[in-house]
Amino acid sequence: MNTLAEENYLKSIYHLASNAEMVSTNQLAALLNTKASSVTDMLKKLADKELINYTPYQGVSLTPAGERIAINIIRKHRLWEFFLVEKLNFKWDEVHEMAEELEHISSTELIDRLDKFMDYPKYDPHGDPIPDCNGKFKVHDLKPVSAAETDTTGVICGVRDHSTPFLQYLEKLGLTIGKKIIIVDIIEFDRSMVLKMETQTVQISREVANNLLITL
Amino acid sequence: MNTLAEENYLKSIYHLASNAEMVSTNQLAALLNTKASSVTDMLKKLADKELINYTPYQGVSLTPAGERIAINIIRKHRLWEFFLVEKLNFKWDEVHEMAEELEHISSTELIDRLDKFMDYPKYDPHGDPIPDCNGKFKVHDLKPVSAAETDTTGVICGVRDHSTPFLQYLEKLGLTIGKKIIIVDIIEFDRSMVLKMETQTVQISREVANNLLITL
DNA sequence: AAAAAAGTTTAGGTTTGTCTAAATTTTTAA
DNA sequence: TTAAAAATTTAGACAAACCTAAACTTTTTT
Repeated sequence: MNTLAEENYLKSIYHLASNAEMVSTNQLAALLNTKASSVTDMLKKLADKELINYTPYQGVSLTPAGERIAINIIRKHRLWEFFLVEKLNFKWDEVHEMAEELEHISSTELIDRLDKFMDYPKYDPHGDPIPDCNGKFKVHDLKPVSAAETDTTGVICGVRDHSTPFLQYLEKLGLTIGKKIIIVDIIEFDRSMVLKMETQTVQISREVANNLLITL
Repeated sequence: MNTLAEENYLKSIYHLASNAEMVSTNQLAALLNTKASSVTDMLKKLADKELINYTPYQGVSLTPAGERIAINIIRKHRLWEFFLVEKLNFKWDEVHEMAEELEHISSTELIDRLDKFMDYPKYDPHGDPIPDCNGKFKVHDLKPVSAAETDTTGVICGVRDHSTPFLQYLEKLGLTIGKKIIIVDIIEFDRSMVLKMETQTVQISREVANNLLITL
């Protein structure tokens, strides 16, 4: 088995790799709230275990074995988040910290039964896909609201920013997962956007529109 | 907050203290699968934090602060065990290891909501009492089957041995929590006991009778 | 009440994961 | 294309939690 620290590194590498192919030492240090030198130490250890491909000064990527572990941790994280929201009635902005701990509970049997208990959910409370017990999942084709034109209709299916303040703000506006919106206006001046929903109309900044994801 | 190791020491001291007032270094070393010298190190640390009363060579006891922490860990352990059995359909002999990990999840809010979700259970799957959110619980007055006389009627309410083989054996005999039994015979020769249940009659050794707890 | 045995602590090390400071490599810019 | 800046690695330390071996207390036995 792997240590808690190792699991967190693998998970972080996986997340960072979704943007750029290669992940740098400093990126990891920033995400993990640690120093570059500590990251280097751990990268050597993970490379020894053949969980990452590491060339000094050139960055890292996950090996298939490393990716399997990373996806499994993400599966656990998202299933626990789903549990916390759907069964224990937490709000979507309250669950991240708890899931960061719960994702390291080791039993595979436990997580598979939890999955079944909740009837195999496909997406977590933030719209992120939940890998199945074989690590398979499909990312649905999302784009930021900011990329849509006037009169476009879409359904909110995810967020780019997972921070508590952002999630609370969206909650307050009623912009939650599954809501249908129509872009009724884009303000030239600051490119803020006016969205029409079932029962109300709200205006959001470019910044918010960039971090709110919809399917068309 | 306390480390995982500290929590496990406090929990172990609590459990051992239920038999003898004072807990010895060697008892702890045995229960925690570690060496006496390691125990001594940790005892100094816990004494510094004022979680235990420690006099070198004389053993330890918990301070009120230490007991509070220990009871909270036990509360979490037993609530998670209840969850695993009642919601995820694990058997009573399968849940200990998982609960050993889950008991260290830190959120109080999480455990209180889990408690509510399960409707505030009073006893875990092995019949042990679950402390409430204030750390209060009542031990019901149990005695081993071996202490009962012929023709006594009782209800199985707990076990003294929590090991997997013992629990599996009881399960196989149908001797599970809540079952009503009548002691119909005690064999002179080896003091084994014949128990009559709803639909069957079983015979158990003195050893088993010693570890099976009933209320009268 | 000594001597032996059992239990406990101290001294000195190890591993994991972190750190700071210095050295090295790569990238950027003049 | 070389000098400066940025990124990364190495060297040497540290805290937590464990270890072995040796020393010290307490208890038991004779």
